[in-house]
Amino acid sequence: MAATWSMMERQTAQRESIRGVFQRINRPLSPREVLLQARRSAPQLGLATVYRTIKAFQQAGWLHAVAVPGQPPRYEWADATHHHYFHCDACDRVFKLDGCAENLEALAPRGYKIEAHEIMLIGKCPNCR
Amino acid sequence: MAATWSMMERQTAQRESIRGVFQRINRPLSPREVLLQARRSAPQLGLATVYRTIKAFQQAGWLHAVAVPGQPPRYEWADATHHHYFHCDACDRVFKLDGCAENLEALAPRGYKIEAHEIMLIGKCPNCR
DNA sequence: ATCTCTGCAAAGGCTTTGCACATAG
DNA sequence: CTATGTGCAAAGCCTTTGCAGAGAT
Repeated sequence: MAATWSMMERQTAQRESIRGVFQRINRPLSPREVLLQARRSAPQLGLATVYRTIKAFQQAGWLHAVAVPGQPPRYEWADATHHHYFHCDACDRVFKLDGCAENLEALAPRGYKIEAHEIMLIGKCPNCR
Repeated sequence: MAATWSMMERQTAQRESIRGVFQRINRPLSPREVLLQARRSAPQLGLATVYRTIKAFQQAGWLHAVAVPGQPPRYEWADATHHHYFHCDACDRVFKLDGCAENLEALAPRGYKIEAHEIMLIGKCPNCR
């Protein structure tokens, strides 16, 4: 009963490998990062398959897209908990944060119907500060 | 003494036109939207010039990039006030919001140095709800 | 055996860049 | 007059798609 399950009828080594990468590395990844990591267990994996698999996982509700201004989107495994992100402007990595800000509804004027929200903090991560 | 003023030594009709579009239409615009609007006062304006001008304005600190997941970035004139955005998932437009959430520092664990933050609300705008 | 999935390569969008001409200063 | 800015077209990413062969069931 997940969203659009239609395009995921078979279990393959490539999909397992890609799923494993997302579950092992717990932060938003670019398609290229996914390819490099997943090739360690599926050496001749192609980039097109990574894109197709990301899209399928996304439509199944298993992956979540994270936008970074001026860059291709990253994707992360959609666990149950709601959270936000930190973008390090030095090393360019995106980290997942715990917790969620409150009172965001107050930001929208009357007439706007809020269905979701995203927060991105920007700065220096512990490695780069 | 603005940021990288280096690439903006001359005033031209194209730049004036592009600047006018951003200042007149007070929400984040895609390069294509900018081209279409700016051509009303600079008819044979080219897309490459729009991109070059956006980049130059951005480096001068006059434009701010707004990311939308899975889409090319939009740009808006950077006025003095800090604010956030609302993305209508029906008509796909991005609107500027007034006000700013508090307590966002609490989201980042120790060790992360926060320099800025962005908030995007998602839902239906008054026209689409 | 069948129908989905994959890899490769070609095609598509968006953005950048090279170059000769236009033009602000 | 000179160096910057512009338009056009070509080139560069990133992403998607067509197709024939591989592989799951």
